[in-house]
Amino acid sequence: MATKKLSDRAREWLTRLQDSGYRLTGPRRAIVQILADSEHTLSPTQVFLAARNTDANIGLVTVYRTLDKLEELGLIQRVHENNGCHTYIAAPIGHQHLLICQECNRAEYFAGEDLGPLMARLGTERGYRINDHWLQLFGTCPDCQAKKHS
Amino acid sequence: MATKKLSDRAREWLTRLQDSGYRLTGPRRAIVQILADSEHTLSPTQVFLAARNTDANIGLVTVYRTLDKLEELGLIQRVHENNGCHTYIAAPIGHQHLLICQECNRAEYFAGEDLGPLMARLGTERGYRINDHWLQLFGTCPDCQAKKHS
DNA sequence: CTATCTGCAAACCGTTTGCAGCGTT
DNA sequence: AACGCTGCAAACGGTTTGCAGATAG
Repeated sequence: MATKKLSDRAREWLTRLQDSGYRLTGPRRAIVQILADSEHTLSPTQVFLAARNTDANIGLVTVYRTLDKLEELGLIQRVHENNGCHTYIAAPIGHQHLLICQECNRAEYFAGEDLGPLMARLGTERGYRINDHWLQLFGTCPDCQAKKHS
Repeated sequence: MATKKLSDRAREWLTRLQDSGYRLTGPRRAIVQILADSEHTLSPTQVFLAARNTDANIGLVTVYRTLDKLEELGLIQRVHENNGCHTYIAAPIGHQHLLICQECNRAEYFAGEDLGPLMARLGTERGYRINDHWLQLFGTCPDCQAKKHS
């Protein structure tokens, strides 16, 4: 197994896993490293394929199980794609929204507009108690715009 | 087959189907009526079960194929659920956002806050060209709040 | 040493496709 | 009468579960 230097975020996630009573294993290290350092949203299969580069006989099932744990600990976040499938990306610090490139799936967080007033208004107007909201912007990132003009 | 009075919206959808070169059949009438008159988001299976009440031997496959056509014509809209599945609801007039009850799946549209300034700001700050956005609010509708106190 | 974790295989569930017969136009 | 539509059955792809062996703690 290739021993590669871990990023700070990856190390932090591993600590969190361990502190939560989970064991640190080769496959988990590989999966954590991939997701902690990715700027792109990744599907379970993409994580699996990337992990195979580190650990040639990792199983897809292990990827699913590890994703569940990381999501449960709030370290990664599910991203919903237009086609109904979903992918994952490192969770933001605090409440932020996603800006996603439709060409390459690069994803960045941005500090949300304050949706408080909107939620308060709707709450009173329609009598809803609002628990959560979900804002995603879709576009083309600078790199992919450049690529299109080549 | 139970002959039931069609709502205005259902009738309009059927006309749109016919004008687009599709045939009007029993199963399609049933499916259109269910979706056109529903205040809740419905999964393909829910539509299927509801349609069976009208037409005892409708097939799930027909539901999928009809949903595709209605979506293609812009009459219904896909709604993404937290668990990765998706449901459908009548499409809004113009651009609006969804307010969804997490208890009963009732869904209402509301006129969106103007997200133009936010999109413009992000476009310049990060160099993205923004094509689309997606805002959904989740909460508890008045009826379900009342039910919880019983 | 023990309980957790792993990978494989098989089950599972929502969705799609192939096909022969039916029904709208 | 012709072609689109239907329902069935079977294929399909992503995800989950059962299990025996491997391994972290």
